[in-house]
Amino acid sequence: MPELPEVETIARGLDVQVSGERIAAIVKLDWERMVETPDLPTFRRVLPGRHITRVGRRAKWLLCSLDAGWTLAFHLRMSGRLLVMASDTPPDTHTHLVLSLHNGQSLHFHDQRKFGRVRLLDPPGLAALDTAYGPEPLATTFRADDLAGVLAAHRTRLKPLLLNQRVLAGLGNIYVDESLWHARLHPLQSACTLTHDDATRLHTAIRAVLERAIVSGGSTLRDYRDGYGAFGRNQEHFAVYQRTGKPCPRCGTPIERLVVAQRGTHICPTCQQAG
DNA sequence: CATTACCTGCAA
DNA sequence: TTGCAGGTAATG
Repeated sequence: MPELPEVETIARGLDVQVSGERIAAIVKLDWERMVETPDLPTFRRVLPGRHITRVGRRAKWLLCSLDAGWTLAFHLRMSGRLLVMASDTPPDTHTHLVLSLHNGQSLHFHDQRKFGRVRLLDPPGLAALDTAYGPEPLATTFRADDLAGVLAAHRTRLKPLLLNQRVLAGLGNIYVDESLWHARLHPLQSACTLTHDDATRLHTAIRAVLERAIVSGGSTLRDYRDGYGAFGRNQEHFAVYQRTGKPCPRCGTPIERLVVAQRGTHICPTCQQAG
């Protein structure tokens, strides 16, 4: 589910709600496979008593910085949610990890499909996570020339390339489709065949699409909620995603659905010609 | 590059 | 009942 804008929205909300608070206890952990690292005894021993200093994001990872150099990292995969609840709120069946805080609230990790993962990282672990991902598309240091360089270096088709987190961090199925429509590029076009003008348009499109999605609180198709439990509103801005058969907002041609890299893919066949 | 696996629930 | 879903890692 959550792509960059959704994780960013959750991180901002959690930063307001839990920064400066202290973890009291692990109140519930009923799906131990979600703890990827470290081993479970260490995970259970280290967390209680830790201060949360800030909440941020890298790629699609939500990062809770703790004291003593630790970082609690969550990946929400398809259906994960992170919610701040009053501590007397009983966790439901899909809530697999609950951390109680000393302020009377709790952090609930809710995940219907159980694909989500948690890591407790030391500084080298955090550094390794960071280097595993490509540049942040919204960083001011990420320029159109940088994207042009990435595209020129790959013969892959555009869509799978943009979904590759090692190439560019944070895009998923929704925002790749939306960005390609805005840039008028076809998902099957080979990346290295783009002109510099194509790359510039794609750079602009990716950033505009992501920024608007953050302003709109992310996109809720079904599962996504922010850290307060609120729905996103960005789905109202979709041009192509899940709009098969509906008119292209630019030219009126019915949106088509195809499958690219095993993912449902939405295009306007008039605006997005395979170049 | 494609397929499978990980899970659950919902709509067709 | 089947297929599909916002993600990703592990296989041929």
